[in-house]
Amino acid sequence: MNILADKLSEIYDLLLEAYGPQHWWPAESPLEVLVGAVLTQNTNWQGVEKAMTNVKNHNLLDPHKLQALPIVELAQLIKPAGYFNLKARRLKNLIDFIIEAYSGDLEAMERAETDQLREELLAVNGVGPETADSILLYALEKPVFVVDTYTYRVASRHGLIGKEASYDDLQELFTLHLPSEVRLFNEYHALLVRVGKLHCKRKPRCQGCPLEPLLP
DNA sequence: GACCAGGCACATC
DNA sequence: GATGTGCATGGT
Repeated sequence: MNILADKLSEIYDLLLEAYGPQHWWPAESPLEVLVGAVLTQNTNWQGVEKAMTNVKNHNLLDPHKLQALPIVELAQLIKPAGYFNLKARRLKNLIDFIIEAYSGDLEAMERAETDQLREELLAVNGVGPETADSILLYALEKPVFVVDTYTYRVASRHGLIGKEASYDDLQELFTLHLPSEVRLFNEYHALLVRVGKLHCKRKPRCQGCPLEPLLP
């Protein structure tokens, strides 16, 4: 038997029962997920949606159109997502990469070997572990567990990891003790974000949390 | 007006 | 290697 596997499974079941399927990622295409993954860095989703709407309304959700667009103009379009100058540059870096390495063909990226692709993504300036893993899981449907601040808070609150745990430590916790299924990883991360937003903040509000019965 | 939000790179010690 | 800081809008 495996204590951690049981615990993770129990957490998942409680969250799914409480909240139901989250239907992530809220996007219509892999490219939209990819763009959204950069836009959502340390930012609430509402701003990302506004920024995304601007990009779509200008009919720019296309790798080659985005690449041709001057960075200052891209920055203006994505303003509602915050850090717009920074994110415009990061988006440009990412778009340049997918065009140079995969001819802007996301289906070609899907066929790439996961570990190598992850390394390539991480080599893009502006793409860190969470952004890379979000792209791999939610855009390209690779079985990669996405870690974020909420994952950290929930896992830490429930004694699954120590305060000093790294991104890789946390990712390993889930990947080693859960079946490697895209569907499961997708839903689990989304549920962790949901419960994190509602309860597991810096000052946790554990009353009424679906995971309250499991608290140490 | 303070605090927060689905990070990341870079400077400095 | 650890720790601190800039990036910025918009909602609560």
